[in-house]
Amino acid sequence: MSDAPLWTALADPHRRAIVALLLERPRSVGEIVEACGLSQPSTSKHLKVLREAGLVRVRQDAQRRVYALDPAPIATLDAWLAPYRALWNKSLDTLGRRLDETPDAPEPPHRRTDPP
Amino acid sequence: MSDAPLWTALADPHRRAIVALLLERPRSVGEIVEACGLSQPSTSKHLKVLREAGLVRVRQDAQRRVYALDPAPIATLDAWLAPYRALWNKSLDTLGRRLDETPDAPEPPHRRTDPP
DNA sequence: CGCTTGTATTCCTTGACGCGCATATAACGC
DNA sequence: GCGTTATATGCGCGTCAAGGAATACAAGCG
Repeated sequence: MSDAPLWTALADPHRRAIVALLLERPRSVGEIVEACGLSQPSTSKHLKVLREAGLVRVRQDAQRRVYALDPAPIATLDAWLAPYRALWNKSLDTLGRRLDETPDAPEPPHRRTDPP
Repeated sequence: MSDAPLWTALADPHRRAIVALLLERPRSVGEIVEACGLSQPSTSKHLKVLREAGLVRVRQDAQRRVYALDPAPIATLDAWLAPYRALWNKSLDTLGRRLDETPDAPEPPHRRTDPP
């Protein structure tokens, strides 16, 4: 499973906050420092973890480094989540549909787990 | 943000393996021990973390305790992922524009101001 | 050239986490 | 009741990651 750094990167709430910040728009390190209330070295270290996990990309603009989200790992997470979505569909069948249709694998039909 | 235990629970690869096992079918602790190769106390502790994160629920069957996935946190994860999925779709749409023109930071050569 | 701004990295300490061991608790069969 | 099976918990130890202070590196500006 090569997405281990992805999970460990998202395990930290500060890093999830950074990712949520970058979801709105790309930001420089200074903006992230001010928005998250962390120290600058801590922020840089968290950004390094996010960078090595492939979650963010950096663009150099003069002295500043502007970080932006990389959408690719989102697809990885979504792929991991896909099998569980089937379970959740089965459970919430009475609530109707949800707003997401991924034309992906053919829907595994009503598979009853026969208890041993 | 009450889904912090959810992320920390899924941060561990052993716990993700347990969750993947329970995706196939509910299993007792002994089955999980044998399948994951972990010791029984470690497995019980991981199951406790998963239980407190709401990821699994336990059904008592004689002396055995059969663990099964709870589909609710999957919906939580999916809800967290939803905004990023929008970004992912958007980036597929505007592929080849200004986002793509910077592959990465081209490694600048170790250049010093070297007066002759 | 210094100087200032912006960011990354290193050292160190502390706290949390995981594992193995032993033990406690609970339910079944006799 | 007793013993056995099945699971949970407490303890000690090693490891790893996060945070802070100081510092190093890089880029613009005077």
